[in-house]
Amino acid sequence: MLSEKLLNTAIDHFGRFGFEGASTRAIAKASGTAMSSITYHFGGKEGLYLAAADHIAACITALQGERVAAARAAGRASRDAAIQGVLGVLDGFALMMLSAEAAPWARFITREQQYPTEAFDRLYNGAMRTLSEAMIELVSRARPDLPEAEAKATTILLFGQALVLRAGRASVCRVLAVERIDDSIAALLRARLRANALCILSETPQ
Amino acid sequence: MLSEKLLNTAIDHFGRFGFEGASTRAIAKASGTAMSSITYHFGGKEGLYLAAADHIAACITALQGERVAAARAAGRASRDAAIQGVLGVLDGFALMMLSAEAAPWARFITREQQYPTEAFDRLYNGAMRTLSEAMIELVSRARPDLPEAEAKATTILLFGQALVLRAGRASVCRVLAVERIDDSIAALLRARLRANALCILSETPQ
DNA sequence: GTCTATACTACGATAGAC
DNA sequence: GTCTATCGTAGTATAGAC
Repeated sequence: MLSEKLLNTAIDHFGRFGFEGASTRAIAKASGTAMSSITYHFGGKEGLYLAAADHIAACITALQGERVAAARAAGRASRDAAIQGVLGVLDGFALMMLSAEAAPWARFITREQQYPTEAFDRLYNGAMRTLSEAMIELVSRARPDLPEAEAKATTILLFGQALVLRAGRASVCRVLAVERIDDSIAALLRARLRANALCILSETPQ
Repeated sequence: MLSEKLLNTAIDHFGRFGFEGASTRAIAKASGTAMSSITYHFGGKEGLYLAAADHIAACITALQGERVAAARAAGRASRDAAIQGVLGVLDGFALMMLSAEAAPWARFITREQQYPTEAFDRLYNGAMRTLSEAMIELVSRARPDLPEAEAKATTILLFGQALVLRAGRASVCRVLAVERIDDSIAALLRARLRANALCILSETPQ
């Protein structure tokens, strides 16, 4: 599929160089086609950019959607189920942050987080919204003592622990004194994240 | 100071548009000078980029250095002092992530985290290294039950909770349903971060 | 030190062949 | 649907005036 190839190359280039820095010529060449194919398929550079955002949202939903929906439903049973649900969703998110497949998506999204454009709306509504809403519900059930705003803040901070694994990747590698995060280091980080989250969620109000 | 003005404009433009996307013409114009001043002062676009990284590192050190050194020294006294030290350093870091002043630095650094260049070495050695080393020492004292690798992982995850406040800013605003993070929301987030960190650090091994 | 002028390359968009 | 050719614009670098 030519347009699929163009989309994946576009995500990579936009993530690397930003919207202005990326070149449609280079994207087309790396996809093995001519620049005017982009005009034909997507209407231009901006159309390609927005289509790339939609594609990322679809990929994330395909990867996380089922797990999140299941955890959300199961979490309604009990506080303990909610805690397990948070741990499961968070671990799925951490796995995505650790995977090489998701690296280009993360670079694209990270840029949009700084200066959101229409592409961020598509990312948020297409993928992030269900993820965050499920997490907020689960956290609220796990910590019924927290007011809504505090539960939302806790959700954000929990995601932050997973986010750093991608958004701060170079620093993570420096701190751990490794070239790349292999399976054993990933397991260690995930276990720590799980322990931290469990500790935060199971804290009982005094 | 003309070269100072150029540096600050450069940090902003490189952070917004990336190295390739930023234009030396635009940077010069926004600084009220001609493009060839960049050649004169910094040798070219790349020299300006590296100088911008050095400038950011110096600014961060000026902002955090004293507090971090004090916390590190005080933390050697007792486990409790170490815990308080971590909370203090983390709060200082969170404040930086929340401040508008540091936003351009964060955008610049976030880009470097994804594809580190020589500029990342300068950022890490110039500012991040002392910060992370101090935190690892403090966390190790606060949680003497943790092996070194686990203490490092915990440090990373603790920083992640503060990092998300900048690196995931657009999502944070969406989740909290606000346009911008005002003082009261910032206070809430910092308090939650403090509570989470305290809970993680004061956990006693079973 | 800071400017203008210029050389050269690469950009996105578009028209038109096939 | 995919290509080549071309247009106007904007990029960096550099030389030389002041």
